Amino acid sequence: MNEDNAALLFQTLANPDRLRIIRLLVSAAPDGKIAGEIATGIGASPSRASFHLAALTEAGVLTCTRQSRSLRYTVNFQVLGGLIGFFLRDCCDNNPTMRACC
Amino acid sequence: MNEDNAALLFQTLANPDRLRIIRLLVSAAPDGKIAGEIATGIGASPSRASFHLAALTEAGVLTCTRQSRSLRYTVNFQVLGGLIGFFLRDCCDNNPTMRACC
DNA sequence: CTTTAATTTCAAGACATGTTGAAATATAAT
DNA sequence: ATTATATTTCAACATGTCTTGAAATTAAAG
Repeated sequence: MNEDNAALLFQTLANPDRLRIIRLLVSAAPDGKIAGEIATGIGASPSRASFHLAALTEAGVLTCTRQSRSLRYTVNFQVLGGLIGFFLRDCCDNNPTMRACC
Repeated sequence: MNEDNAALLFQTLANPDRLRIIRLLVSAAPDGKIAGEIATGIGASPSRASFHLAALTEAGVLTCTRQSRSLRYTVNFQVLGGLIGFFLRDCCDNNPTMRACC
């Protein structure tokens, strides 16, 4: 993880739909959900959900596996944890005031 | 803090120059640094640094105070901590794998 | 009051991102 | 084979972001 990776990941998270997708998949971990359920769950059209799912998957935040006709998405905690860890340690130098947040 | 606030803050952090600004100001906390030092410190032109400093300040990540001819910027740990806390708790439901990152 | 210094603001251009709905693809069922 | 289901892909459009360099602003000094 470096500044460029982290910036790209932050960019990927910088959208309300995507944060809702993450919340939904976290609550459904470790099984995840299929695309249609996710679209319904966040109140977005299939194509809009697909766009955001693709961005999150491309960034490594989600993993996608086909299950018959459906595509099942799961969240990768390691990637998200890696980003937060980088930010707290490398950008914020383990500042105590920051660490009080978690 | 809600999804929209968090998305805007992530957007604000989604840039290598801005992450370097944060790192610089964290290492200079609590005094902070003046704009010219920051521009030099991250290797950006004054106007480019000013653009990013304005974005971070607008988002509440930095505070700016005039000091004679210079503008001094300091980092607001509470805002950054609020974002990380929201993400860990509200988006990631305090997932243990996530919390292992910090 | 003129000049110097520190910084921001502005306009222009290039590029990236998100939304929409229609069409295409992939898989399964009849 | 044909049809239905799940999902993605595409094109078009609108909007937002970043960079650059020149001009404007603010404050201090001579």
